[in-house]
Amino acid sequence: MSGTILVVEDEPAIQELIVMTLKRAGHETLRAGSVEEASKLIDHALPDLALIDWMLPGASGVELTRRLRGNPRTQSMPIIMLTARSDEDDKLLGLDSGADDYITKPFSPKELNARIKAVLRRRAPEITDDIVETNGLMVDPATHRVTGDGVTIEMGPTEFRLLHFFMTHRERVHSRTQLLDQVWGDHVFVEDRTIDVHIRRLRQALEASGYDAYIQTVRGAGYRFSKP
Amino acid sequence: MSGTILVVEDEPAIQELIVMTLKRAGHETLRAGSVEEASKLIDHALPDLALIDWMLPGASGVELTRRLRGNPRTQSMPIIMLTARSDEDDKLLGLDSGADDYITKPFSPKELNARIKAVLRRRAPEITDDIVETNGLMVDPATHRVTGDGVTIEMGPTEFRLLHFFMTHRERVHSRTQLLDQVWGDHVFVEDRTIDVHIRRLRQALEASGYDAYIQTVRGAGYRFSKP
DNA sequence: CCGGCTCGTAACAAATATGTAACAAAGCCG
DNA sequence: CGGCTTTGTTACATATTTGTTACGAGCCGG
Repeated sequence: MSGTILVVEDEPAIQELIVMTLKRAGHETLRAGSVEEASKLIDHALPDLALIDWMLPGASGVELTRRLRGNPRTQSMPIIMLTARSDEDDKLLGLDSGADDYITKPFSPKELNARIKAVLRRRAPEITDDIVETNGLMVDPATHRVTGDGVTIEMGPTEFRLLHFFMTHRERVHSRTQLLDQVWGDHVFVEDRTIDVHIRRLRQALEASGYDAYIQTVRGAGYRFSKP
Repeated sequence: MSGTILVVEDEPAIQELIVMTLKRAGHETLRAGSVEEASKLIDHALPDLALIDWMLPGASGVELTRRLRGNPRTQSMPIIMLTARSDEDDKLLGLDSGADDYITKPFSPKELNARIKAVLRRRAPEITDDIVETNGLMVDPATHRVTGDGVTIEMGPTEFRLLHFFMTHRERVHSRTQLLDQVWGDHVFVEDRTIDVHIRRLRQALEASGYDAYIQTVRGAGYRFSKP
């Protein structure tokens, strides 16, 4: 669970502290010390979330929030407001201005991370978890279960994802590279041959129920899921 | 307000439209193009509601409805009938066959959602929560008491809430993060691993009555409550 | 029939995830 | 104010998964 986070904070010490906290939690960071700087950064990169200090030199954080909300490109970017004041009015103003959440300084790294996690989670795209079925072979993402003619089939997480992908993309041949992108993720670096091993493990798991022949090798091209 | 809805519709375009509408409303879906397919799906999963087209290849929708009503497992499942005909006779027949409601095509997504909501709401009381029971394991929110085959089981408040959540959301896998949100609350900041400890404590409490195996670990995904 | 590839498999070591126990802080109650 | 329970955290033990590699079998064009 990582993402790029824009930190808009004019106080260097606090900015540093925040950035450190975020990095430790596995996030990438973009720093800005003012509204202008932030705007410029956003022209070239689109963060997954913005952490904006309430008090900023020049235009205030509220102003920046309004701007972000006004721009179609950044309209739906989650925003968390940082405020030193704790009176209710400010909080409400921050929320009204379009922020998704606010944190009152001083705050602990733990709290910061939790809020970020919560906000990102709220925006997380709904994963489709419809049950997929083919000839008695059933994959249910909601219960994380695979059954062959009603009998539970055990397999590791990777094999599960692999099978799910195959079953939602049947008949087509998928190259090893494609499978890596789709099942492992764009960013991960693993050998192509690793796929073969997982294919083997998946086949082995399906073997007991007799569904192993559904995963076919297409020499020189990749693998395909389809009725034998 | 979510639930799994079985869509039985042979016309692909209409099926797709319906599924889209349902998804947008936050429901999970199961698709079937015929009575046979629907029957097979129901053998392995129990939807919260069924949307059945009147005209289907092979056995008709009315026939499917009768079957569902005849099976104890699906006896009380709400059913909404989709019909292209608008004459009164058909409507009455549909209702007589055991459907809870009927919708005449063409229908708007809004209407579909409204009807579904209405039907589900009618059934809601049983979900809302009074005493929850599974195979002799009983959780009573009113008295805050858990019994296994009649014998009281002692546990801490957190374990109680955890168990209650599990029992009202069986079968599904819940990630540690989801559990934190649902059982602890959005705003609480605790480590993910804390869940494991409470799971352990809950299992330990249930152990004496032999219900500990109901809480299953799904490696890489989270925990699930279901019959062993 | 001979290389040259591609794929299937098994074995292995490292990385991860989960189970458990112990501990200290925070609550709770009489 | 003590005792007692509940909680969250951590460290360590186990268990499982994952990625790599090495080797051999099968396929194919020449």
